[in-house]
Amino acid sequence: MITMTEIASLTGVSQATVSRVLNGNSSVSPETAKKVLDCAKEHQYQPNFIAQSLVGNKTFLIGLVLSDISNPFFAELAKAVESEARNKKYSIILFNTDYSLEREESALEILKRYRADGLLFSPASWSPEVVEKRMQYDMPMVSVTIDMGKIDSVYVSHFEAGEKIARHFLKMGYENFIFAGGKDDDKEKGFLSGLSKDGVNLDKHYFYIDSHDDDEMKTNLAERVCLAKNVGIFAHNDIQAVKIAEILKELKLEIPHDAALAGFDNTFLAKITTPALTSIAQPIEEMGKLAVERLMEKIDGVDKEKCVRYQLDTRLISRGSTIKSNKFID
Amino acid sequence: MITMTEIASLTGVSQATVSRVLNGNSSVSPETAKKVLDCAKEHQYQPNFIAQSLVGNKTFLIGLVLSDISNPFFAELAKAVESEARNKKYSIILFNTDYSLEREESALEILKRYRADGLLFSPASWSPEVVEKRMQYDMPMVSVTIDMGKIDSVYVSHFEAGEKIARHFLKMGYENFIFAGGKDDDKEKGFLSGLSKDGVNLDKHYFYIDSHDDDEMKTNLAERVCLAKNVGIFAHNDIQAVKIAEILKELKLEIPHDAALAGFDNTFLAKITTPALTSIAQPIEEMGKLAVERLMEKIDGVDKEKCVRYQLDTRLISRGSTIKSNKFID
DNA sequence: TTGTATGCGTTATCAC
DNA sequence: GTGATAACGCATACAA
Repeated sequence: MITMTEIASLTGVSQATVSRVLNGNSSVSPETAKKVLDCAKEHQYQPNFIAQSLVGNKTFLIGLVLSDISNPFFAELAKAVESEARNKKYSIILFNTDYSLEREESALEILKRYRADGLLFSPASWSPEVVEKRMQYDMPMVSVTIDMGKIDSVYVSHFEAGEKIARHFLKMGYENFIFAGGKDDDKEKGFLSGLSKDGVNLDKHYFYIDSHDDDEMKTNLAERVCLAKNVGIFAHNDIQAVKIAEILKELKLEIPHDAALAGFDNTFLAKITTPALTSIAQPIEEMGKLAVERLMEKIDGVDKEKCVRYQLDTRLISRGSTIKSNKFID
Repeated sequence: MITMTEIASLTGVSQATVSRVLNGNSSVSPETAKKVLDCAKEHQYQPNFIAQSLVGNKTFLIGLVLSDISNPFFAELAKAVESEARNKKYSIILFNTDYSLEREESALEILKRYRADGLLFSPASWSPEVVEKRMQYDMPMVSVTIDMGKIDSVYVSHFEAGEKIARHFLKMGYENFIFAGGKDDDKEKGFLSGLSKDGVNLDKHYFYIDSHDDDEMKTNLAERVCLAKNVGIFAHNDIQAVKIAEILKELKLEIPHDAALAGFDNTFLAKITTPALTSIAQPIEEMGKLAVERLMEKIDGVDKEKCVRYQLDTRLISRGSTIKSNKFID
């Protein structure tokens, strides 16, 4: 890997001149320019970003810290982010946290060491303490998928999504309800709110299943779905929904006849299952693009003090998994 | 972000001493050590990897250049690679090429500029010219998923996979065959070889569909499947297979009755479709891990001149999409 | 237009 | 045990 200094000695000019030629900002005589350019091309000169970063205090690196890249939702998000970042001449350092706060923090530390210009992340936690901690983290950052309140965020309302599913279930005539997910999920809160508004007696007709334990999930599902008929199950994401669909199949329970099922994210998974899965669509590409754009702004110091929060719209995509009569299946 | 020099002036020692304390290799007096350590902790000192890279000629960055992160196969591969790299103290710069050679080369150029220590990639092309070009690219690298011959590779035999599907189709009694994929795919060659071995008249009973054009694919499928009965379709990956399944559904053709369908990769997609999809499983995690390990070796100069090629085993996972009698569905 | 000199934050090689 | 000092590859202010 040839350096400017080497090109300088090869062409008999100073390193400063080489720098000027290669960056093309300052003025140089056509002859020396040509000489230098030729030499650079001949030896396939590649600027050293590391050295440039050191002097320029800018790495053109942004961290992308995601909960689970193997989840198609995040994979598609990563794709959108990579594409948009590339357009803006930034490169991406990728971290997968497996929803672990510890791994998230380790990733942030590493990014700090690399002096990344910014951070895009799907937070593992958004408790007040964590938000406070992240705000101490001195780096432009944008939360994707979750509203972190005092931190710039691009997200959809999970609460609203929960309400939408609740309304849909009620409209379809379901009378018992299950939410399968984590405990601090706004989707559950919205789901409950939606059910309550309609006067559903939650104590009797609602059941929460912690989705972290597969065995427990199976037991609970078997019990609940067999016990109460006319059940609508809301899973916190499509992957979870697909898992539940498998369990129901094992239990010889039919969707939507024995239990309706709805997911979240509207990944392509939702389209390919049988019956197709009702889900809440997030505008993934738009989220990725907006998040990168806002991050670039922050990096460039635009409205640096402001905390910009974009809440994007979700759409209920109803499919066969919640619609009993075949004629309504899209 | 505090620097060593700043800590030095704060504690009244030289920057060199701060470096010694923080790296803990050379000997320093306990008192100065404590002084420096306290100061570093108080100001949350974070070593500057960029500066370290510049002097050390090592970035601990490796490029991960993938064809399509939104494909669950690559997403899972990325997950495995990230995890393994993290264990080894390396971080990952991610690029998505969308199967474009141009984008691949642009990614490689950028990685060169960042002075990445190594490269892991799923090649967009493995023609002799491209292989030759990559060999000029002066950076430790390992090809994943594809055998690049003169370049270190971790892969499965696509040829063999094609043969396996052919044998499976023949065993199941199919008599007409379609391959849907790209033109330079060893899977097709293996598929043809497998069919030929059994004496299938390829001119009459084999048809190739270019999977790049969705419309053309639909037309061809409609024509071929309706024309010839007892058809076995082999798609170059699960995503493609799922697309074909959708098309067949639109055409009111039933799987496997009107046409059998097999995919490749055995991603979780294969399990969740109805009927479940017969596919060829690649050991994704092992591939990712092995690739990282070999790359680390190359970076460390172990068998640097050697070209190590790991061919891993595939497994045929037969499911309902190719098995007509229900009792055989797993 | 061009060259010299300095600094970015480290590590490492010297001396003392 | 500790402090100068020189690199690493580059950008840039200052001179010439």
